[in-house]
Amino acid sequence: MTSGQPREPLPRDREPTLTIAQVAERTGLSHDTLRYYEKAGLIERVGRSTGNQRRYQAADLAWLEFLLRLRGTGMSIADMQRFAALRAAGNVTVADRLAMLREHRAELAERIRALRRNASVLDDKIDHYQRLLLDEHEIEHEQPGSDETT
Amino acid sequence: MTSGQPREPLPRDREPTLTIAQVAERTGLSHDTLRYYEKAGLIERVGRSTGNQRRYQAADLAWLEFLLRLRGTGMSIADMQRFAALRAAGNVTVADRLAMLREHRAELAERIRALRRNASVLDDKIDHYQRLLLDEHEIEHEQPGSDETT
DNA sequence: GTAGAACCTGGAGCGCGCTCCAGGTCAAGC
DNA sequence: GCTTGACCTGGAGCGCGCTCCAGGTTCTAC
Repeated sequence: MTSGQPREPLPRDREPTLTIAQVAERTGLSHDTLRYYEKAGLIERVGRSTGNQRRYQAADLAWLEFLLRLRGTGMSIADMQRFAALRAAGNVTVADRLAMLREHRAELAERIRALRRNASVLDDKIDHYQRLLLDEHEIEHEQPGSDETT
Repeated sequence: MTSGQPREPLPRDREPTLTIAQVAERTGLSHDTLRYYEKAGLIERVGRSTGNQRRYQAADLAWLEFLLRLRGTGMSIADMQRFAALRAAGNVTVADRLAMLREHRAELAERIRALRRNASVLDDKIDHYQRLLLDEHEIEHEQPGSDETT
């Protein structure tokens, strides 16, 4: 124990593990969120130390990171639960998982399109305000106020 | 009153108005949400009939539709409140409003970029599952199960 | 052995953006 | 006058995704 990193006894056939604090730091999730995700079934029950403290393995971290990608595409907890349950059920659910991801991907594409449409309205409004400001400066306050609609 | 549309007496210098039901239908918002937006100050107090019922004008509808664009870009109610308050304060706030929209636009661009990054991880996973399924079919069930990581 | 930090559990609480409800008013048709 | 339905108000409630809390255990350093 010379480095600052607390480690398990490491019985040599077991890979090194991470504490909840380390996983929190690596993923950006809070301790509470990590425990919540486990309770919610998003991640399978994580291994424990002899004293019942969580010890995450590399696979747990990888899965968490994928969950974060799903969350980052706007997938709901409920859908992630469904996906996690399929995953836990083994390889026979690969087709189902593929279908879920494809559907989600399509929705995401649509959401991105909608965002871009709305963004362009935003751009128009920005242009409009810019022109208003320019005109205001050109005319150098003649008639302050009272032409408000936008 | 020959058509099914209930109208105000229409004193001729007043434009035609819309009931809350008509606005709900046009905007896709519920009656409750319309009232909530008004209570929250997102829209200024809408005109009323003699019987205290809301009568929306074209300008109200236009503003609502712009709000919906803002909402559609992920702007929070709190920010929309700020924006609406600036608007209500008149033309002197145009520069502030421009600044708000620009900042929001920048955040939106970043959010869209993040979505696309996450989407590409999703695409990779989809490819991965597709390949898994293909291999499975090629090999025609030899060793069902037990190579699960993804 | 002991202090203090890190961790555990179950459950309550919160901020957001609505949504619903109770109890009432108003307008139109019969 | 009566019924029906659209509308009104204030306020409670809800689903989501966490976040916080109390009370207890465990781990690490000294």
